[in-house]
Amino acid sequence: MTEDSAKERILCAAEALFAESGFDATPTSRIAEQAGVPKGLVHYYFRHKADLLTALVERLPDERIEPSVVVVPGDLAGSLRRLVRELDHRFSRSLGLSHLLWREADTHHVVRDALHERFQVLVRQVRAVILAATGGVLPPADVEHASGLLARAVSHRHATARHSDDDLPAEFDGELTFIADALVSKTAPA
Amino acid sequence: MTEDSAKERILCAAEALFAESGFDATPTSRIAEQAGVPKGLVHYYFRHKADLLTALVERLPDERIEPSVVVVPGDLAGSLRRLVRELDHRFSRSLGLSHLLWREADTHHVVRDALHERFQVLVRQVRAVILAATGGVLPPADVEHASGLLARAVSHRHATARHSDDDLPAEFDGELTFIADALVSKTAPA
Amino acid sequence: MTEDSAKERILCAAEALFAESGFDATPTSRIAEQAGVPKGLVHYYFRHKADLLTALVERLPDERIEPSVVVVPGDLAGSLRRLVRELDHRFSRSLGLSHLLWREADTHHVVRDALHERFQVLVRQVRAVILAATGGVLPPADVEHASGLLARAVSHRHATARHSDDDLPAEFDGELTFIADALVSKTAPA
Amino acid sequence: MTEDSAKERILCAAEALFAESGFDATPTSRIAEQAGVPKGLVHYYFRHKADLLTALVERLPDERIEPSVVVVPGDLAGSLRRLVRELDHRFSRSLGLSHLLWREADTHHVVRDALHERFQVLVRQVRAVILAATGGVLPPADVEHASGLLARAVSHRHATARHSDDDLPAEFDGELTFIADALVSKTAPA
DNA sequence: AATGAATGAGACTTCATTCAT
DNA sequence: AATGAATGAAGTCTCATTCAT
Repeated sequence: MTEDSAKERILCAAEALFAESGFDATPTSRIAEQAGVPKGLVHYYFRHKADLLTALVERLPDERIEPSVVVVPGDLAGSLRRLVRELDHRFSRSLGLSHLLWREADTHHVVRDALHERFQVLVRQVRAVILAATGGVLPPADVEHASGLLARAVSHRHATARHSDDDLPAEFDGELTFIADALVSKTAPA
Repeated sequence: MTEDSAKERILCAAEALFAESGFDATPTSRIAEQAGVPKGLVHYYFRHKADLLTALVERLPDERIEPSVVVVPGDLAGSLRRLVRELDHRFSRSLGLSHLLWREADTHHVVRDALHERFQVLVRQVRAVILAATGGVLPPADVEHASGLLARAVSHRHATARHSDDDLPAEFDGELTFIADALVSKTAPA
Repeated sequence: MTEDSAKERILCAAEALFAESGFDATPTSRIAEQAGVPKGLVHYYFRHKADLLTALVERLPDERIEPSVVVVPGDLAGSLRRLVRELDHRFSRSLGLSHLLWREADTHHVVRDALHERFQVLVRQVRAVILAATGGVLPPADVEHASGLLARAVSHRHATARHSDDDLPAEFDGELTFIADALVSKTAPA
Repeated sequence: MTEDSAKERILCAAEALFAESGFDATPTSRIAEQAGVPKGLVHYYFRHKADLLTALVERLPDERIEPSVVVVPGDLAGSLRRLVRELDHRFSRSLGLSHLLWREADTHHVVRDALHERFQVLVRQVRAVILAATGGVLPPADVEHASGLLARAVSHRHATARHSDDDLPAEFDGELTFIADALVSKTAPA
């Protein structure tokens, strides 16, 4: 990890600093300093400062999670809980970047697009887990709404919280269970 | 609106520009220009640029809504829908400010605090409406979770969307209904 | 002393602040604040900031000391010592102003002139004391040189030291005695 | 002098302008202008304006003079006269700086310290010359006092006068001789 | 006579970017 | 390929001074 290429180190430094102080408030010189590279090198690799942002966004880690990893058929709440935990885990590795997405979405359309797409991926992921955990017995509209709700909740949490790797807060876990129960109750009445 | 005091015009200009380009990317000179006042006046009223942010936050409109205005006892989904619509309405008047809150929360603790408090108010408001619409027959924990979920969803929507005053998008309306139904189903089984 | 006129309070504040931070580094607004008067009043009495300096210089306390007050005929060293002590005493009441003179002499000719005249007064005073203490028996040239030397020493001390009212430092007292002795030895040989 | 490095030219310009108008009253822009460099370069080399002062102080020429250069054993007055002349000579090359020291000593402790140390060096130098010119036959206390007096006189003169390289003014020469004579008379009586 | 809101020039400083090497 | 000196535009903020009241 210490032997990363200079370019890689620059990107890491940029990610950390942008997340900490924001894009505008971070001088390229400080990026160079933190990356341990000469100042000129930053602009050698990324002529314009905004190019750093673009590169960072393109480097976004894939947050796609194979449903089978977290799903236990018949246990919807548990499956969703494991999904969220896994997402949290991946997320925590790029916590900085996520903050960044929220901050700069308004002014850099590259970022805006990435943020939007990320949310879509999140929704699809939740849906996939719901389907895999419940079979196909639920009304599609309900699956849709539940997915949207949970995705929003997760996204909101990530945007707000600076939570580290600690476990799910009870409050959030309750909300998650609420959704799972609601869905399950739709299938039971029969 | 043209006859506002200079100070007021400065705040409005700041709000609009901060929302459009972000705090850091907005020079005080552009604020002065847009407000139609000399550059010095901005710093006469707000010595530091950050004081503009503070003033803006303190000026945040009160988003407290009297439950009785939107509640129809027995119609939970409708009551929540009316609440959200009312919130959207008030929100749209300070849409710029809301974007601002999300953007600058990481770096300005005044903003961070305001954002957090705002969310708490939102949760309480949703809860109050749920209680008023359903009587006291629901399990408190479920009320709590439902309130949290809906508040998150609303907040997320406001943070993300640049929605104008148009009606609730079907998707969101579906999520809202999903929550209402889930709650109501908890009361029925008895 | 609390019931001074506003104009007087402004001058006192200016003197203190100029001495502490220098002329350029002292905003007129801080002078007003320290004087407890509205900002406009400072410029009402002194249209230009430099006018404060002029007024301050014109207000310089008279440092002329009646020789008879300190002289004991036949005791030159003692007479000079008492003179210096008296000068120190008066000086300490306007310590700020004196610093000011040294600082701003280069750029404000009013100040330069005042400083120069002050030194001349000092020389004459020392000479008067020497003459009164020794009768007229000393060679005029020696009186001249001794006066010049002691005046320089006193002036240098005032310019350098932030001494409060404490007694003469031994070092300086030695120098003073050295001069007195030297003079007296010129008279004795006869 | 035209081929000096940019950094050197900046320092020279700063020295000249600070001496002429004072530190506070000299804009960095004027320094750049006089040095013939772009405004940015001044802050490239000296991030803060005060750093110029520090650099200037550190660049102070060494004023230590080898006693043997000016001393003629047995000729105290002549030796001192040559010492002062030599000091004047070295001084005139940094006359501006000396003014500066006096002016800014109150507000910049770097300067204050430099000024103080300079005076100590001066005292030691005078003492060394006295000792070398008279052998060791004088009472140490008298040597001390004479050194202090002459150092003060020299220092005062440098602080006050804008003298160029012209010869010692008669007045000052008289004072110097007065001291020398006084000292010598202490050795003779035996 | 007195006030304090208002002004605008200009100070210091930062920084993305260029360029010669 | 890599560097870091150099640039100048632009930003924030201060302040003496004016002026209407």
